[in-house]
Amino acid sequence: MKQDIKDLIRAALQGLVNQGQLDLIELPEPQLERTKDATHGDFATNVAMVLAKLARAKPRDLAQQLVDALPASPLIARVEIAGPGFINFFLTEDAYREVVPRILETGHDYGRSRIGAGQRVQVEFVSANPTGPLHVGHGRGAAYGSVVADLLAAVGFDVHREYYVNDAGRQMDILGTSVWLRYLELCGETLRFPSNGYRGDYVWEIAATLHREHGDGYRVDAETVFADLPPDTPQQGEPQDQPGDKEAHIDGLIAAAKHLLGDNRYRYVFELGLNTILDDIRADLAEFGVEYQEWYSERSLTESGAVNKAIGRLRASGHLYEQNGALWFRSTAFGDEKDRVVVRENGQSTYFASDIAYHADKLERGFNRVIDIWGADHHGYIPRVKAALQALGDDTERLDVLLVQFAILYRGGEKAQMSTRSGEFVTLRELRQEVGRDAARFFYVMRRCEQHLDFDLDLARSESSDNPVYYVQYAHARVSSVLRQAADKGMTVDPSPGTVNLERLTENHEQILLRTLNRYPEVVESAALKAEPHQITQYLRELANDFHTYYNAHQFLVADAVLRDARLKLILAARQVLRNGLGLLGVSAPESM
RNA sequence: GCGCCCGUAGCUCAGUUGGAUAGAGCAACGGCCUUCUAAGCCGUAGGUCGCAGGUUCGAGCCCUGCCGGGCGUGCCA
Repeated sequence: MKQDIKDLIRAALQGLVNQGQLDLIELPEPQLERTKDATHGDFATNVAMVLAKLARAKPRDLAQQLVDALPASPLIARVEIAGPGFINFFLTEDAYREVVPRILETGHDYGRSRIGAGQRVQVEFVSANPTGPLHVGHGRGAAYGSVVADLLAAVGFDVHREYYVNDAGRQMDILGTSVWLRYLELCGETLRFPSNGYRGDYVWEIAATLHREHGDGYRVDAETVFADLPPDTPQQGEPQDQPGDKEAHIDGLIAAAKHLLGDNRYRYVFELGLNTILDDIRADLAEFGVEYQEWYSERSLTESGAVNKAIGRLRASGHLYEQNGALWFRSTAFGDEKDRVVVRENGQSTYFASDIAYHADKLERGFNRVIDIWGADHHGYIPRVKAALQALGDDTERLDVLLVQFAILYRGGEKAQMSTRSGEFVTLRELRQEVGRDAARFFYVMRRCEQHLDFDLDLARSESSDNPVYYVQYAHARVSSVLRQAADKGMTVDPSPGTVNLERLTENHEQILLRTLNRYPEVVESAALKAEPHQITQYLRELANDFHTYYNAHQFLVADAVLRDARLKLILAARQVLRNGLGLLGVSAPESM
């Protein structure tokens, strides 16, 4: 509908150009917006004001010329010039009523479009290190990322959802070593668990699996393991006066594990930890309604030689240099704050090196657009990744990094804190168990992603209209309930298409509802292109409110069959849009509550 | 210190890329069930858009400088 009116404006502009009253080489895209105030009509454009200077005319005069040049349309009831030169469009009632048969005919597809057709987009999100279960911070990235991906798909993009698995690197070694140490404890060894080790219960569980399946097969004397290690930093309850280095300590433990177990056995423990946790993450996300097309292994980049290849390309183009035994990328040449190491003094390539190779690979795969969704704490990382891509001669315009701020949980007005290392954190799974998948998803995407999210657990769990999820779902269930009542009374809905009977929808509440239903495709498009799922939640609350208000003001199952049919068609359309919108969010639309 | 993000009603947040008189939801106060689900609806009250300049027909939105909060500033990932 919005597009139809834009076309009319374009035609009017073209008319003025043809008459020589306007000198334009190419027509501008007219800005058309929904009015905030009904006295300003339904849509308003400011083209006359924008073009006034160029046309050397007063805005209002130009507006009048445009209005005169406007082709006739059944959509438009009348047009007014207002204020400094706005052109206000008042739509006919038919224009609004027409949406009902359109919704009923297109059903699930109402709101979907093809504006992204032919374009491939990759969305990478969550990508949490498989060193422990997902926590509630990852949950927001999961909800946000999956909804953005689904929105893009809804407007026609070919979407590729991807999880980057950090299955290499030091953090994973720390996990493997943590598992092994817990296993040694289960074998009866007494040892001092390192400050930097992973302490969660899940580590014990993985260790127990190892112990159950292999008995003492991986056992080594604790004294041997801890012999000649650099001292750890003191932990609670230990004398604080002896300084230590927890990083050197854990690195020593990793080296000891590798040496004492040998390659094969070390690898086995490492893989057991990785796979157990990755399986858990996969299951967790699947239960949360998040599916991926691909789980991309970081290790595969090293094994395929992609990392070395990327480093080679950077070296060949003169962007690398050696210093202090390490290999550095001169990212400052591309606006980064400082240069970055790609190969460490010890010969190991850094996470950053993998990430250069990974992003180069993404662009090579030919996506028109690549979207990374990261936690906000990684924002400092953006300049160096873009710098590397620039250095490789890649088009950084194709890469968008969206940052998701933290979610802070509140329970009973108190903050519920989390920390992966201590093992005291709220997992995504726990959150789902507490508030349910629907509430969790809805709440996660309710706010703009760059806004800190205060997640009120009590509210998310409450079964009242204060809870926006229930409020919207209830509107959906309520329509279904009315239709059940109608069926019980033997009333049917006229299946004929078109706006038959709909001219009976004259009540103010009905006009408002029709207006809101009309707006839905624009909301989906905007939410998708701007990666702003909160526009959908916002819209659904409005639509639900329009419906509830209507429900309270008017009876649907009236004796007048024609009026009744019109009203049932209207609320049927409303239910369809509620269902479509909730579907985009991955939230269920219950038939009864 | 430097970089990025945020600052809008008592609270949580919108604000259609610079448009007309800044909007919701909670909380507060006052109403609405003999009715298709009161898990709902209506009304009242609530604002120096952090502060100060600037850009222009027009600024919550853009620019500059302050103030306040978050995050980052590893040869970790």
